[in-house]
Parts: sequence; structure tokens; C-alpha cells
Amino acid sequence: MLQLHILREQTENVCKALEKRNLEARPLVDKVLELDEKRRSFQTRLDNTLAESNTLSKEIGILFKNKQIEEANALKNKTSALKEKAKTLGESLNAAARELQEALYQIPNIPHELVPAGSNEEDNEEVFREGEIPDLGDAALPHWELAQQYDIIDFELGVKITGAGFPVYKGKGARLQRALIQYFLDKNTEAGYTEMQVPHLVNEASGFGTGQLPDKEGMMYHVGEDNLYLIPTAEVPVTNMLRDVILEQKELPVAYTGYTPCFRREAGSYGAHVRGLNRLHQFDKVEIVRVEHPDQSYAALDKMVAHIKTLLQELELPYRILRLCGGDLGFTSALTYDFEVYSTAQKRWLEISSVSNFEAFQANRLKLRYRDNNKKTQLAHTLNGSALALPRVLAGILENYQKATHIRIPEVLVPYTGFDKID
RNA sequence: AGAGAGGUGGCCGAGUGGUCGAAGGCGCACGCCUGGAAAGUGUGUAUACACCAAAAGUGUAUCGAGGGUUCGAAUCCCUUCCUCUCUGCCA
Repeated sequence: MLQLHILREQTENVCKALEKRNLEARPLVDKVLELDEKRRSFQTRLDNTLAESNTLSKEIGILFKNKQIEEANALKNKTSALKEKAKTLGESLNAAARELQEALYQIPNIPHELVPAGSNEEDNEEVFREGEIPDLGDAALPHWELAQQYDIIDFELGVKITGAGFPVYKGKGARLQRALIQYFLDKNTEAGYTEMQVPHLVNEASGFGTGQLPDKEGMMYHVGEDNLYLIPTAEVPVTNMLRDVILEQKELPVAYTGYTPCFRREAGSYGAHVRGLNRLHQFDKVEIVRVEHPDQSYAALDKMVAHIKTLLQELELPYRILRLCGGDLGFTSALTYDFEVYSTAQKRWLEISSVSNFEAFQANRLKLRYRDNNKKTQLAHTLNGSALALPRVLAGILENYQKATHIRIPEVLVPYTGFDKID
């Protein structure tokens, strides 16, 4: 949610910047400003009415104490009109506030100046590429065939017990996955992130806090009986820990990491792009989340990118980094870098991490603030990223490390897996 | 899951219809005192919104949340969430 004062004071700039998202924001922004004015006018009128009524009430109290019953009753009559007025104004105020919020929710975050113009993923800007793409020739198998050949992931079994998109990891496949999780958590901890184990179900308020609700309700699994949602990412519980929090400036930055399974209904997926591990309803992910002073948030973003790079370097996977263009940029993000690992057999890049600076957009909704040097509360900046999403890293490892008779395990993982090849 | 008790400011805790945004204490901040510290002492110490160019200031709302009664609610009523104790169940 954008801050109203920014919309009010920098209307032109905001609209111009939003053009990068191919969004004609003018009508929306105008509507917000109009509703804001309306809301404020109702607020002022209601406050004045209530003030008047409060004064009268106090007078009535004093009159009763002095046994001036008649005078008191006379004043009572006066207050009933005020009461009526306050009620109407209150309703108008609430209606305006609600409308304002709804309109405000429809405006995405302002893209950072580095965000390239563009309409879809084709226009994303590759900013970095590293790692050798192995030459596997025509013998290269996609990971789902490797998974079957070495009996390490069973998609059919998942279908049997749950449904499509819920694979069963077996034997060394399970162990490799667990090794990756632990490796990522260790590396993140080493980099200064505090490990958190969080609930995998969240309440409605948390869904609203990070913006999955009300718009993206369809992406989450809902437990109706208890009105809880299965988390689509650790970002939801981890970030919501900081909902309605005022931090002291010296407590910044906050850096958390957490491993959770992620549950996504992912309606409307199809074809080869969802085969194997490419897209799942349940998958594992290690997430990193930061809360930063606004002056520091972009330096922090760079640090996060650098950190994720080291993970991929150590795993010796070929990857590239994209700066998302305006058309592909997430609603809440100001600047996002996607990491993609190369799937040698599928001959395409798979997204394994998305690192974003939300600036104050998310904090505004969460009411996550810090107290600055003048003791004023200010919105903090929030950032998060995957470090990393497991299935596609697994797919990358299986495909890129495949040999004629086995799959090699990246060296850094061997201490975690306890074996150096899958055969 | 059943029975009971309770949710008040950063924390503890008073407050059962009228200047209560809320006593008192702790903590914290600044000052005095001190050679320095402790003790002592003085002052200050919530959040949001509105008005104001801004500061100062003023107003409004907030005592878990939502509704109601009343001229007036932390206080009474209803709904709901949560916590604690006991009983039950359970990894």
C-alpha cells in the first residue's frame, strides 16, 4: 500500500513512474485523492461534532452533581441531535475510509528507477551470468526421468496419496533435499540471518498483512473449519511477526531466515512447464527476510543478491540474474532480481529465487515502523528473497550433474548428504 | 473438549457510570546532586487520524477485537478472539 502523502505530494511523479508497469494510473490516483479528501472532510466534521457533544456531556455531569436536574435535562435534548449527526457522519467516514483503502490497494508499488521498461518476461534485463553449462549431448535426461531412473522422486505415489503436484521424495532424493535445506539455513545463519521456525498455517489477519488477502485468496489452501490458511511462502508468517511493531532504530536491521514448506494452489497451470518439479502445489523453500532503515535498503538488496550468488557458486550451478522489467515486476515490489538456474535437459532457465525490495509498501500495510532519531515513527523498508527454492535447485542439480551411470552430488553438499553420488 | 478466572500504557498494577488517556510503581530519557558511580532528587515518557505552511498547539479515537445501552462506558449488556488454572484427551 502506497503512502497517501506521497500520492498527494508527488502525484505527477508517481503516475509517471507507474507507466513503467504499463499502468495508466491517473484515474486510480485521482480517485484515491478524491476519496482521501472526502475522508478527511468527514473526519473533521465528525471530530467537531463529537467535541461539542463531549463538552455538553461534561456540563450535564456537573449539573447533575449540583442537582440542577432541569437544566441538565434541557442539555440532554440538545445532545440527541448531535448524536444523530455524529452517527451519520461516522457512517460516511467509515464508508469513505473503506473505499479509500480499496482504491489504494489497487495501486502497485512505484518501480525503482533501475527497473527497465517492458511488458513481459522477455523484457527482463539480464544483469549477471555465471557458471559453466555442461555439455551433456543428446543423452541428457530431464530431471523427472532421472528421478524415476534412480527412484528418488515418485510423482505417481504423490498423486495416489494426495494429488498432482505433491511428489514423494525417496531415499537419497529425500536426503538430498534435507541436505539442501540444512545447507541453505547454515549459510544464511552464517550471513547474519536469525533462523526462525514458524507456523505453516496463518490466520486471516496475517493474510491481509502481507497482501495475499483479499485479492489472491485463490492461491492459498484454506482450512475452513478454523479459518486458517496454509502458507504459500515463509514470507507470510515471518513478515507478519513484525506486524504492528515499532522498532527502535538501533534494532535495525532485522534479518530472519526460515525453512518452510509452501502450499500453492496455482490454478491454471499446464503443459511441460509444470512437469516434474517445475511447478508444485507443495514445495520446500528457505526464505530470507530483512527489515531495514530506508537509507540502507538498497545496499541491503545488493547484499542479499551477493549472498544468493555465493550459494549458487558453491553449488556450482549455471545461473543468471535478471532485473525484472516493469511489466513482470510483482505488485508490491519496487525492484526485483530473479535468479534462474539453467536446466540443461529442458534447455531453459528455471526461476529459483526472487529477491525484492518492497521499500515501505509492505510496511505501510503491516504498520511496521521504527523510531527515528527525532523519536518520530517512520515506516521501515522490508525485503525478502528465496535462499533458495528447493525443487528447481534439485532439478538443476539432477540435470547438470548427471553422468552416464550416476548423478554426482555437489561437493559442498557431501558433508550434508553423507554420499557423493546417486546411483 | 468441559468448568472456572482473567485480558488496562514498554512492563507491573489501581480503577465498577461523569474532567480517566487512565493513580501508583518499575523501566527508559534528560537534568540536578557526586571526584566518578550508586543512592537521592526534578522533569518528561503511547499510537493513529484531523485542523495548522510548519513547529507549538488544539480536537477526535483507542483500556484484546467488534457491536449495544446511556447525555456520558476501562467500568453495564451481547458477540468474538486470546491467556491462565483445574479436569479430560494426546505426540
